[in-house]
Amino acid sequence: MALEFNDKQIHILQVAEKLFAEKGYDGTSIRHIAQVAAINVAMVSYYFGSKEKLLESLIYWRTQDLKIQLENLSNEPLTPIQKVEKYVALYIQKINSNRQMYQILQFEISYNKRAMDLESFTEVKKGNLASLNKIIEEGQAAKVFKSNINVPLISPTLIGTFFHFHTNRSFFEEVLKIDSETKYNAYVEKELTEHIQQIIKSLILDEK
Amino acid sequence: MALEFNDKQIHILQVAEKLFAEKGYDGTSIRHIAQVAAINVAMVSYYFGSKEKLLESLIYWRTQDLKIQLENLSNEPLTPIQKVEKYVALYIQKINSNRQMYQILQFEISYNKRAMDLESFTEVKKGNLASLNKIIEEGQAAKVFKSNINVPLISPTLIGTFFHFHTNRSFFEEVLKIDSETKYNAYVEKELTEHIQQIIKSLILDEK
DNA sequence: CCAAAAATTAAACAACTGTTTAATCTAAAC
DNA sequence: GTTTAGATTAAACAGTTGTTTAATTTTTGG
Repeated sequence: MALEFNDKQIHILQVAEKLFAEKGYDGTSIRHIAQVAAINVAMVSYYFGSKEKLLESLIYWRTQDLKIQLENLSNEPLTPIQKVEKYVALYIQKINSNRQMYQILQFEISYNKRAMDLESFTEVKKGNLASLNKIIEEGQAAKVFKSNINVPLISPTLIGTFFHFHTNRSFFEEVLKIDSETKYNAYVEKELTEHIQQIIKSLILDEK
Repeated sequence: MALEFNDKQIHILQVAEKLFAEKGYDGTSIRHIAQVAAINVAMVSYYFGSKEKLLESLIYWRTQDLKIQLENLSNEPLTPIQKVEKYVALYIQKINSNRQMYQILQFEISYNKRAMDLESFTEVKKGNLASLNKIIEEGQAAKVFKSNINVPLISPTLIGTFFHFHTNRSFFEEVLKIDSETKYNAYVEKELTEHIQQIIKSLILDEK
C-alpha cells in the first residue's frame, strides 16, 4: 500500500469518494470518475492499478489518523467523564466530516464477498475499542462508572445512531422539518450529538 | 404493485434477496439470479417487469406485516412501559429475521439516486413512528414518561444500533467470542435487545 | 537543447449488463 | 382433440463495464 499520494491522485480519490458515496462502488464506473475528475479513463489504472485498489487506497487514505487521536485521549489531563464526553464528540465529529468514506466503508464491510483487504481497518476499530475500554476501566476504578458495562455495545449505538440518521436523511428532514444543508448540519451538531451523548452517559454513569 | 405473488415469484424473490444481501443490488446480475433460481433470464422481466421492479416487489413483500403489528400494539392491554419494551423487542425481532432485506433497503435508501419508488416504505416508516408516538403520548399523559422526548431520534438509535452491530458482525463475533450462528442469534435476542431497551427507557422514563 | 522518464491520450478489447424478441412448449377449457 | 392462454426458452440486442495497448505529449535532468 502506497503511503503517499500526489495531488493528482488525491484529486481522483476525492472524486471517487464523492461518487462512491452517492452511487455505491458497483454503481460508479471508472468512466464516470474520469469524467468528473476531468482525466482520462486510463489514469485510474495508471495511478492505482485497478478500481478495487482505488477503493483500498481511499479507505487507507481516510483512516490514517483516527486511531492515534483516540489513543492520545486517555493520556490527557481530564476526568473519566470528560474523557468519555470528548471520546463521543471526537468520534461523531470524525465520522461526520468523513461521512462519505464511512458510508462506503460500511457498505463494503457488509458485502465483504469482495476480496478486499480490510484488515487494517479492523485493527483501527480494535484500537478504538481498546481506547474506550481503558477510559471506562479508569472511571470504574474511581467508582464514578457502573461496574457492569457492556463496552463493545457502546460504539454500535454511537456509530449506528449517527449513520441510520444520516442514511435516512431525507426521511428525517421531512419529519423534523429540516429544509437546508445548514439546518441539517446544525441539527447533527446539536440535537443529534446531545442525544447520543445522553445515551452513552446513561449507559456508563452510576447514578444511584 | 402486485399484492399477491405465486410460488415461482416467491422463489425468485427469495433468491434475489439472498444475492442482493450478499453482493448488493448493482453487484447482482439477473443472470446470476436466474442461474441460482434455476430459471431462464427472461423470467424476471416476465414476472416482475424489470430488475428494479423486482427490488421494489421484494421490499414490498417483506415490509407488509411489521406496520400492522406495531399499530395493534397500542391497543393491547399493557402499561406504556410494557408497550415500549414490546415495541423495541418486536422491531428487533422483525429486522433480525428479515435482516437481509433490511440490509438491502438500507443501502438502496442511502444511494437513492436510483429512481426508485420507495414511497411505500417511507409510509411504513411514518406509520411506525406514529405508532411509537401514540404510545409515548399515552405514557406522558400518565406522567410516567418525560415531557421532552425527541421521538424521531429513538428509531435511529434502535435500528442503527442493531444494524451497525450486524454489518460489523464478524468484528463483534471476534471481540465477544461468538463462534456460531446460534450464539449470535441468542446474543442479539438477549444482550443486544436488553442493551437497546435500556437505552430507550433511559430516553423516555422520568426517573426523578 | 536533447535524451530519458513520466504523463496522457484515443482506441480497441473482451466480457458482462438489462431487456426484448420470436419461437416453442405446457396445460387447462371447451 | 382442438383451441387458447400462459409459461419457458435460446438468441439477439444495444449499452456499459474494467482494463490494456500503443502512440503521443509533457515534464524532467544533464
